[in-house]
Amino acid sequence: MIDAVHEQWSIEFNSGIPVYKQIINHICSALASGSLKEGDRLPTIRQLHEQFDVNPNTVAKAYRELELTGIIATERGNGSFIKAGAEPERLSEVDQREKLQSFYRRMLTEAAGCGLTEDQLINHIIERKKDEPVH
Amino acid sequence: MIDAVHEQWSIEFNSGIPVYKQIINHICSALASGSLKEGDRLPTIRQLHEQFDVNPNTVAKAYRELELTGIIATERGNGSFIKAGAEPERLSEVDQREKLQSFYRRMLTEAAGCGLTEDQLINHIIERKKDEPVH
Amino acid sequence: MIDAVHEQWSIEFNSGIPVYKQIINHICSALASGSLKEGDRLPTIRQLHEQFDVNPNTVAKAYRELELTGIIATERGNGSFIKAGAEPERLSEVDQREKLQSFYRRMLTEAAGCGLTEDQLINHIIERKKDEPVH
Amino acid sequence: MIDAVHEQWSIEFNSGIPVYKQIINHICSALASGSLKEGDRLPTIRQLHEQFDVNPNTVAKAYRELELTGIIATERGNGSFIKAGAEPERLSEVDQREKLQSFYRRMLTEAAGCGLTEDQLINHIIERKKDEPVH
DNA sequence: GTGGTCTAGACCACC
DNA sequence: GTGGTCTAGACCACG
Repeated sequence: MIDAVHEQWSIEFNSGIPVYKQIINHICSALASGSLKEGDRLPTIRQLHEQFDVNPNTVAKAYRELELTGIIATERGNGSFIKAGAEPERLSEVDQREKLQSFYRRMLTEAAGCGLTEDQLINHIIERKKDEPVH
Repeated sequence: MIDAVHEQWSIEFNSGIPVYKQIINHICSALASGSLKEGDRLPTIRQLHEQFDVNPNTVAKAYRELELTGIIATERGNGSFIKAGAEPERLSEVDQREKLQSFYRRMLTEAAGCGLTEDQLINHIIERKKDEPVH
Repeated sequence: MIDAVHEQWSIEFNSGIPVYKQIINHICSALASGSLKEGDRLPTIRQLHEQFDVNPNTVAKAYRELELTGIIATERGNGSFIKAGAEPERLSEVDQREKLQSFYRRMLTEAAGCGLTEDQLINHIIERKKDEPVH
Repeated sequence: MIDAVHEQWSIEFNSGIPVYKQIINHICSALASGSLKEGDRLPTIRQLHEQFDVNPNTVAKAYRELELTGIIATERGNGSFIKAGAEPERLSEVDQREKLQSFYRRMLTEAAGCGLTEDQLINHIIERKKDEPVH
């Protein structure tokens, strides 16, 4: 069953990252990793609403943006699908580094606010990697 | 010079984390790391305003929250100070793991939204660590 | 109609007591008197803004402080509610006496500044009490 | 010793009433009650500063305003004195009622914020009156 | 110089 | 519609 792709997604309210953007991220991520491909059917708004307790309007907003950027196509009364030729965003090497930098720095700042050090962060990441080498 | 503690702080606009919360994080972090101690004077609202080009009200909001939560004490017309007995938030092992999980997951999701993989993230973090082994 | 609780509140500008603190006082008072209970919805920021001609930001500041002190909980896009377990501040006998002393002394001093005597104050209070024996 | 008039004054920081206005109030009050009369010498700025831990500038501001309104006269290097013909502010009956109303309402609101009722306030005032019938 | 309060108005996320 | 964040700018009290 194709809809299973979203079963390990997580939505964090109060994370600062808009919920609708988290949904977009998850879909783009699935696209990049290959778990979603051209023509695949996305979970319906109702499904996401029920699974993550996200307001349907918020899901709709995510899908609307994805449609505007040409990633998905919505067929009325039939659901939404990954568009033919949809490509996950490609960043230049430089932009990638910058993004990574930015993400990491943010994580550090937030962690620091809770009294967590960079070493603790790194240890956690490494251990996590060891625990789930497959997946 | 005591005021120097904030000279390496950084504020990221558009990071999703409210600016005022970033300021709070920086202060809590400094408290946890020991670079700020009981009785130390914080940078004035206007200093932070000028240094980071943040609106004074935004800084004031951060300081107000810190005061309400018992971390700092404000003396009218005289500045703000780390309160006697102010304790950096102490998390249990479990809560720490949870926080770390949450931060990391968030970073992953966002990175994925840009087409960046977990491996890229980890590589970036490791390299960064190698580049600045000290400090 | 639940929202009616705030219909007899009054805000005095130029009283020396910050407007946002007056709002907090009114809510704490309603909590203590029982006219607001766990789970009750507070008037929205915009309602108070319109009713008292107070800037929405000022109302928001009051609500924010109430949230930080654990009295109310705010649901984004949905309003603010009295938190489960919210307790009106309980003062010891001694502290009560002290507070009452302090309030009264303050009133006396101010009255005196206008040439009003303690007797005039007391008479006024007693007459007021006689006029509105109920409610 | 004339300077004794201010020995029972009290200054409340954080009461919302500006400190300099509290000083003014005390002096006007003393004038109304007769404990200060034409030609009497006021406590020096330094005295008030030391006794109440009020910044000298703040005392100076109070005296400056009193001078502007014609209540006191300052002789350089010699101190400040109640001016000949100085009269405590006289309010019309109506204004008096209004002031009293306003003071009382404020006291009620503040007390309510601490969970204190009007009855408690009234009882406190009555008891206080009984305890110190003289003075 | 310090912080505190308030206003006005903008934009955003969420219901 | 709800609250959240931020800016800009004013005025005040206090040191």
